Amino acid sequence: MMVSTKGRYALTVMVDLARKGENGYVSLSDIAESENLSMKYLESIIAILNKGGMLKSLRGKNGGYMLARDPKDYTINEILLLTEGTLAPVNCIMQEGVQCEKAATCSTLPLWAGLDKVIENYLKGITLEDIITGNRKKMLGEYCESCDPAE
Amino acid sequence: MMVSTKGRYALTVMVDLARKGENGYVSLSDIAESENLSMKYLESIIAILNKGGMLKSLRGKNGGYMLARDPKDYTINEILLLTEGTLAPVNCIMQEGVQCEKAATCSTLPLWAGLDKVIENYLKGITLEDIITGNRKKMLGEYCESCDPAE
DNA sequence: GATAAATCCTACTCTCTCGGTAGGAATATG
DNA sequence: CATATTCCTACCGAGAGAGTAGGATTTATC
Repeated sequence: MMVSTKGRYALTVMVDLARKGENGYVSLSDIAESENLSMKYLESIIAILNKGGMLKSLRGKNGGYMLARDPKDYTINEILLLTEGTLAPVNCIMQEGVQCEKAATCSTLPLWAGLDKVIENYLKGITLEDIITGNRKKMLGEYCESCDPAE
Repeated sequence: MMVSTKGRYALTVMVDLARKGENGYVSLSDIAESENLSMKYLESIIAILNKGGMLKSLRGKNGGYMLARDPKDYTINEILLLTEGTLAPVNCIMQEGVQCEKAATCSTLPLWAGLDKVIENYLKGITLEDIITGNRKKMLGEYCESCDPAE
């Protein structure tokens, strides 16, 4: 498993905010309750999103969080990358310019690099808006049983 | 990270066997030495491959392992699936018919399902032979800088 | 038949990350 | 001032990942 609860919950929070966000700030307790998740744990996750510039926050009474941009301007890739740190399928993928010492002669590296690219490409192609509108065709592609194959 | 050292080493072993396998059985110590990996750890990994029917083995002096089939008849997907157990990017993907209780109303599930399919599809499309022949075009696709884009 | 070289099998250990919890300080509203 | 909220730091238990250890069993060769 590549994506932990941290990344999954972060995405859930973003989706929740996108849905409720029109009416101003949404409190953490509100999100935790409607998604039925631990408020304390969500707190640590939302802090990452907030520091990463994904949200606007307001302290004090009636405070809370809201999206900093329009849902269509968030890719799933950037949300998960921020919370997970990396989405690389293996740790031998070059990270921040540092690569495995055996890279030059490793015959399996192109496979991992290719897999990494396939994942990144997919996640960059989907936005928060796609999720809240339930764009199954874009997410599931040819595997979508309820989508019209003719289109 | 989705693929642990277990899966990576397993693949390395398979590649090594594919390269040396023409001359009969290859011993574990031989593989461990040429790949510079712990023999004891490899032992536990190769046991999985062997029990999974991927290899033929011969005990005793001059014994060892060899591939059970032709390299082109192994997909990377099956090798990794056997050693890793699952390649699902999140644990909310249905496994063996058991799915998350919130599945029916979960708006992010199609995303995870789509990601899972993209990964599976990629890994099913690559064979052991592609790795030993260094088929960069197939592995890296459009991201292959040394491949001729015109082809 | 003894010996050496191999696979096979079971159990153990150490470390790190995941998934949370706890408690309180700062800040805004009414 | 009371209350509701975000913000910050520290802590903790369980389980998985990454190996280690030791020996039992099997087979080829001398």
